[in-house]
Amino acid sequence: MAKRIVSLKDISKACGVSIATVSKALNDHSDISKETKEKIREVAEQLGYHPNAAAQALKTNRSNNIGVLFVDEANSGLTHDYFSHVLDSFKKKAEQEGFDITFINGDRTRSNNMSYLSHAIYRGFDGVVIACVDFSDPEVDELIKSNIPVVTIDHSFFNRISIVSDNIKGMRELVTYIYEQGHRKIAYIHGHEDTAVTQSRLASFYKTLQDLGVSIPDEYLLEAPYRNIEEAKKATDKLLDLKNPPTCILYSDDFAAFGGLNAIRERGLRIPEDISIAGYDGIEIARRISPLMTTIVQDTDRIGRLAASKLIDLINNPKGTIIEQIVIPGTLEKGESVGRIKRTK
Amino acid sequence: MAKRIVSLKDISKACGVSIATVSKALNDHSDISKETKEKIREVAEQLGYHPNAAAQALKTNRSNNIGVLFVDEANSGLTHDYFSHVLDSFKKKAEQEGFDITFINGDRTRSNNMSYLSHAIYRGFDGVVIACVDFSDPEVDELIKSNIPVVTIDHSFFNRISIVSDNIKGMRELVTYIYEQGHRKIAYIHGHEDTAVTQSRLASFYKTLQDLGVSIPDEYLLEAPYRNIEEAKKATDKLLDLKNPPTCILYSDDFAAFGGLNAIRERGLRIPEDISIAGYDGIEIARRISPLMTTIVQDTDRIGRLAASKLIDLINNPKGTIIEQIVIPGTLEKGESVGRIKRTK
DNA sequence: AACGTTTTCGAAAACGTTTACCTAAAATAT
DNA sequence: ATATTTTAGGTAAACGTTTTCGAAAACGTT
Repeated sequence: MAKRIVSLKDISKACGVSIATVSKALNDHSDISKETKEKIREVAEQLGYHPNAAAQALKTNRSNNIGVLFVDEANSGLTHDYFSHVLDSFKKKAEQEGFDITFINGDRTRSNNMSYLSHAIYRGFDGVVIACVDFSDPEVDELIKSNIPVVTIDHSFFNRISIVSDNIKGMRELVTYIYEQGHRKIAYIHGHEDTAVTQSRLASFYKTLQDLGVSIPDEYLLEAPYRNIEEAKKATDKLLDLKNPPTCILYSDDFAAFGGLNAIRERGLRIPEDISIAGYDGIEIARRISPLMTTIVQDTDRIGRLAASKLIDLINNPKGTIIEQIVIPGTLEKGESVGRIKRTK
Repeated sequence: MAKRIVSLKDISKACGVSIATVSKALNDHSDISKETKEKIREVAEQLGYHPNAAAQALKTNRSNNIGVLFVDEANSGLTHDYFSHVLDSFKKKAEQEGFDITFINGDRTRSNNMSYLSHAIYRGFDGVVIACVDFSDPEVDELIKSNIPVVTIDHSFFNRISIVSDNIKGMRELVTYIYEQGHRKIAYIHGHEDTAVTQSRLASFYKTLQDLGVSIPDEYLLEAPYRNIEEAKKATDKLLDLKNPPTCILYSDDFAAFGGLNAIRERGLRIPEDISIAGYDGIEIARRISPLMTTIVQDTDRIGRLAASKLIDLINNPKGTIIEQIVIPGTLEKGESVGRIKRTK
C-alpha cells in the first residue's frame, strides 16, 4: 500500500482548522458554522478521505457490524435454500440500516480457535443473529446468554427475541388440506427430532390428525435428515413396502420430497394419481416443475427482514425494545402433488 | 453493556508488568520469559480477556477481514446456487486461514452511501473477492483498479488474479457429447450476452459446432436471463414451434433447463425420447431427479477454495504472488436428458 | 575483575477517531 | 456602556493495541 491513507489530520492541515473541528464538521455537529462545514467537506472529498471503521469502533464502541451465525448439519447455511433466502433478506434490511454483515467463524479447526462468543467480542459486533444451528451446542448457549444483543431464528430462548416460522399452523393447514382431499393414511418422513422445528411440526402433525379423528400406525412415521434426497428415498421405499401403505407422504422439506418422488417414479407409480406427496418450505424449484409440489411456503423474506429490524431496534435501544417471540405464518401452496381420493364409506 | 471489557491494561495491572509485556507475551514474542508468558496467559484466560479487533486493525493496518462482493442480476448472490456454493467454499478456506468474511454493501439506496471501494477502505479489508456481478459497473472497475488485493471469479482483468470456470472446455465437451449422440440440430438458449461467461460459452458453442462440421440456423440461438424458468420456457416454446425444430436444446443453466422441461412436457413430449435437453452448472437437484440432467458440473468447491487461497497469498505477499488467470475445468455429467439419435444417412 | 553478550522487560509514541470541556469573540440584552 | 448569552472552534484525553528503542540484569568469557 504505497498510498497513504488520508485522515482527519490531513484535512485539518489542509483547512487550517483543528482535527476536532473536522470530525465535528463531518459528523454534522451543530457547533460548526455552515461555511466551515462546506469547506471541510469539499476538501475531504477532494483529498479522497474515507473514515476509518476501526478507529471509530475503537472510540465509540460501535462497529456497525452484525455477526451472523448460520450453520446447519452440513456445516453450511450458505447453500441451504431456506436459510440462504432468510440470510439474503436479513442482509438487505441490515444494509439499508447501515450495518454490515460478518460471518461468525464456523471453522472449529483453525489454529487461532475462538468460541462464537469470543469471536463476537473480538469483532465487536453490535449484535448477532443466529439460525440454522444446533441450539444445544454449549457455545451457542454461551453466545445467547451473553450480553450482546441477539435475535434467534426458528428457535426461541428465554428472554431473547426470536423470529420463528409458524410450523404449528403450517403443518396444520397442510395436513388439513390433505385430509380434505380425502386422505386418511398419511405418513410423515420428518427431520431430525432434536430440532425445535421438527418438534413443532411433529406435534402439530399429531394434534391435527387427532382433531380430525384420524389415527395412523406408528410405522407411518420415519426420520430422515433434512434436505437429504437419498435418505428420503430410502424411507419412502420402506413406506411403499408396507402391507398397508399410506396414500400420502409428507416430507421434512421440498428437497427430501424429491427423494420420495424418485422412489415413487421408480416403481412406475404416478403422482398424484397413485400416491400423493407434500413437501415443506416452498423452494423455487418445487413450485416450478411438474408435479407442482404441495407445500408450505415459508415467508423467508419477512423472517429475515424482521430479524434484522428487531435486532437493530435492540441494538439502538437495549432497554426499550420489547423482547418477544414473533411468529411468521407460511402459506399453503396447493400445487398438484396431492390428489383427491374418493371416499367410499 | 454494563460489563467492562477487559484489556491488556487490566492484565498488566493484575500481573504487575507493563502493557507492552502483556502484548508481547500474548503474541508470543521471543523477548519474554517463559514463566512470564505463562503467568500472563493464565491471568488473561481467567480475566476473560479477548483481543480487540478494532484496536489491532487500527494499529497494524491489518483487519484479517476479507470483503466479498457477490451480486447477480437479481441483486442477490446469496440465493444463487452456483455462487452460494462458491462463496461457501471460499468462506471455509478463508476461515481456516484466520480471515473473516464481510459483505461489501450491495445496497445503493441507503443514506450513508458509499462506493464499493469506499466501503472496502472504510472497513480496511485486507483483500476483496468479486464475483457474479456486472463487471461493466464503473464502481466495480474502480474497486478492481484500486491497490487493494483483489481476486475476481469468472471474469478476468488485466494484471489481476482471477479464477474462472473453464466454459470453453465445458461447452466443447457438452456439445461434442451431444453430437456423438447423433444430434445435429442443436439449439442454445443462452444467458445475457454481455457477461464473460456467456461470451465464452457462446464462442465455444460456435467453434465446436464448426469443428464438427455442423451448421445451425440463426433461429436456434435465443437469449433468456440466467436462472429464469419462465423465460426459458417461453424461448423453448419458440424453438418447438419452428418448422424445423431442434432435436436438442442447451440452456444457460440447469435452472433454465427446467423451464425447458416444463415447456416440453406441456406438449406431451418425452425427454429424451422426443427431444433432448442439457443444462449447465450441475446443481444438486438437477443431478438427483428424473430425468437426470445432462450438464457440466462446475467445480464450485475448487473455485472458491482457490480464490481464497490466492487472495490470501496476495495479501501476505503482494509483490511475490504471481498474477495469473486460473482456469478450473468442470466435468461432463452425462445424465439422461440427452438421448441417442439414429442417424439415417 | 573486567568486559561483552544475551535475556527480559518497560516507556512512550503512534494508529484515527470522538468528545467533554474550555476559550474567545461576537451577538444580544439590559 | 456593561453584562450576558450565543456561536465557533480548539485542547487534550481516551479507546486498546503494537512496536521501537533503551536499559537493567543475568550470564559467560578471558
